[in-house]
Amino acid sequence: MLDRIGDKWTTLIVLILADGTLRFSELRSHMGNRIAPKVLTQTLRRMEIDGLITRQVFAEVPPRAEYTLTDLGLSLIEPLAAIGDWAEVNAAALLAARARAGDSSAT
Amino acid sequence: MLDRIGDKWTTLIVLILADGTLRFSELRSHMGNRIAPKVLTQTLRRMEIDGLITRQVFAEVPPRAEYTLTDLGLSLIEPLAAIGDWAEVNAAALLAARARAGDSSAT
DNA sequence: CGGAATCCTAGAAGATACTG
DNA sequence: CAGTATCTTCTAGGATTCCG
Repeated sequence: MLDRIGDKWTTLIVLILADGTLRFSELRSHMGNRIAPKVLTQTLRRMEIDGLITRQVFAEVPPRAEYTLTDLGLSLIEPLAAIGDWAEVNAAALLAARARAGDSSAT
Repeated sequence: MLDRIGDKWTTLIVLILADGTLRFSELRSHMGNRIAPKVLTQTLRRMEIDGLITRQVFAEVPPRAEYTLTDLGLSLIEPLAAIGDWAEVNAAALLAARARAGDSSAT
């Protein structure tokens, strides 16, 4: 299952939806539109299958689709946020480590 | 950085090394030998570059190499374990969700 | 023992264009 | 608006073999 969490976007989507239900394009803009619609759809489908989110489609014009975290999805917020915090706190350390690794000329 | 955590083995390795320094083959057997040596090496190298582990090689015969978590690596244990727990606790729910998704014939 | 070298596959991710 | 379709690229991961 960790592989699911590990894919590039799932974690981000969970954290974004943590603030509440969003529609497809809202979700996408919250991600800076850096994700291709196909990839977003794909990711959302996987998350739906895994029971992390629910997808509610409205038969309207213009069409509307809303994505909401399930209880299972909600329960993921905490541990995921913990890692997010870790990454944030240690961002500098990581960059330093990588720089060091690429720089063998230690004086 | 989350992508690094997301790869298939890094999380597992951190949690295994949490119990203490291990050598290449020990590490591998702790993973049930389910990982190809190439992949293990590759993963360990990435982790080294990211400053999560240190690699100490002994110029002996037979050769020995020991892997130890750095402070940075140690700091990852908690949040990673949190996700591990989550996955364990919700394993059943996940399977159920997937089964449901593949089975539209709800009676 | 601890890797490195080689070859291969699956699938995630991205760009672009199109449709109900 | 919310996708789908198609094509392409990239690389993690895997199996096997060989070497110091």
